[in-house]
Amino acid sequence: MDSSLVVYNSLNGKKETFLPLLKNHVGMYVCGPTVYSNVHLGNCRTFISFDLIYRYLKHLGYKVRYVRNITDAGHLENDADEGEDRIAKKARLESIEPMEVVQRYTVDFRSIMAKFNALPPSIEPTATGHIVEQIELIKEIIIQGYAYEVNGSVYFDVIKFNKDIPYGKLSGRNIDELIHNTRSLDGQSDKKNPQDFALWKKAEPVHIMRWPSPWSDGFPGWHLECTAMSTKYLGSQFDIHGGGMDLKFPHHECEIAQAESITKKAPVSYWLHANMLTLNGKKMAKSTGNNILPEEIFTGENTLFKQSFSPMVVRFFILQAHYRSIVDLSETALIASEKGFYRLVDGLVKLDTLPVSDHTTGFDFTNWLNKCYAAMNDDFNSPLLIAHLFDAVKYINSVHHGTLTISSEDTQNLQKYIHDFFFDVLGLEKPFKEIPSKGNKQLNGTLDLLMILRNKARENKDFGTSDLIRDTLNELDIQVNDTPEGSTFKKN
RNA sequence: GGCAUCGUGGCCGAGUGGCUAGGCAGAGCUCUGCAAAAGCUUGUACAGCGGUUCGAAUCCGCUCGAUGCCUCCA
Repeated sequence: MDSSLVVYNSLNGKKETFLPLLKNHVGMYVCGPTVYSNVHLGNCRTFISFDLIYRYLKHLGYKVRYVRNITDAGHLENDADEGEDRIAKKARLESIEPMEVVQRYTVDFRSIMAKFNALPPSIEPTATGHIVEQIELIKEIIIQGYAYEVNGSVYFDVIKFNKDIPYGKLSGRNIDELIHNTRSLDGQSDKKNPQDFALWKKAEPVHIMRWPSPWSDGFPGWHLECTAMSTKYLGSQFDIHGGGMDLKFPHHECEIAQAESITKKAPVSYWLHANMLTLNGKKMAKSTGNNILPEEIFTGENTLFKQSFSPMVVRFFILQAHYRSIVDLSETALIASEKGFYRLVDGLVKLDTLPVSDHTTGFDFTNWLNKCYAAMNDDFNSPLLIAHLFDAVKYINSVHHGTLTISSEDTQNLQKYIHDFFFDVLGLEKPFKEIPSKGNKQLNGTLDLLMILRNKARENKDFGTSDLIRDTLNELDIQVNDTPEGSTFKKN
């Protein structure tokens, strides 16, 4: 199965058969978050997309080393405080130690990703933990002749690099266009050309985060950290590099230039980019108020939506769109996903209690399974896989309803693969704990008693009482359903 | 202005030359004390204009629109 996996490579805009450099092993690097504030929801979309990819590669049997960095050295901020590090700025505003900011938001990030049931990467390196590696890389690039020092800062010479190796392969830009179209907000720069980018920046006296280097006390350039950490843990050439679409240029373009300036070889086989997430049809931005934090969606404490949505519903919603499509978050879309998600989960639960027959009617398991794998093998088409899961749920419901039948063998097949796809590949979890649960004897007993009393009332045609019990439980998010076999309840 | 990714029904969202996407919402029926859930049936579509083709939602061109990047925000 695995040899038929096809991925869309941003490098050439084509779908290519996935062939890892080393058989059965995959090296994957994804640009992680900058931990200077709460994790951005769009960021979560990217990481959920690559969590899906990570999970599916593992499901296919690959041994995957998944590296996702934590950017804790901050980026230069292009506002009034030219040249100042984002994290240093935030720290000064709040009068605390920079690494305290880093710690707070790293914990926040990990906690949110855990709620989304994203698997932790194999290695989660920090930029500040790899200053030495970054300095060594700069030395190499200088030796190769593609970087120059000015006043304690070191810049990558894009024009010179482009004469030897084409620059702009990934983003489809060429240097001449860049030169003509770069907006001029210079004046303060030491750069030879506006296209050049910093490998090392000398720190101003007010700058808190600083490290010694051969050129000055300063801090590394943003693009360099990813090259340093991907090279260290995955080698100078590896299989997959991922990130958000917005990082294509300049960040990933610069990573390619840095690596190629040293090795003269393409560092990455497959560049994968997740598309943006919009909110109510517009870009998410704090300045316009069109912004929401993941936690605010989970708790319902926000002004945009009337109700709260669980992390699993949001994850499911995101996976219902292809990772390369723009996905638009809205209340109506989330409500639709929530209902669909519960339908899927109910089907999963029903699958364990289906009546078994001699033969299967109305369902071709092998055909269904092939379609599921075909969907995922076609550039991780999770929305199509989910559509196939809904087909299976429809079939399960028909068996439950008695219009179709399932054999014992197909019951086991379906149980295995639906579980594999739902839990392992899509990384979903059941949104509620079934009652009765072991730990709550009093609640179990009480609910059982209520069911007995309600059934008695119904037998006596005392529907006032039975409806009172049902309505009251419904208000407590305990749903009561009457079936031919008796009443059942579940907690949402 | 340049580069990139897109534009599918009431909403979300797959599909890339001929063959049902799927979910949510809507309509009718069955089941039900009534609901809920489920089953059966069912309508609405490919931004616009032109071209290629026996045939275009799908390929090509133009127009309009959206989103991202071009300024170290995933």
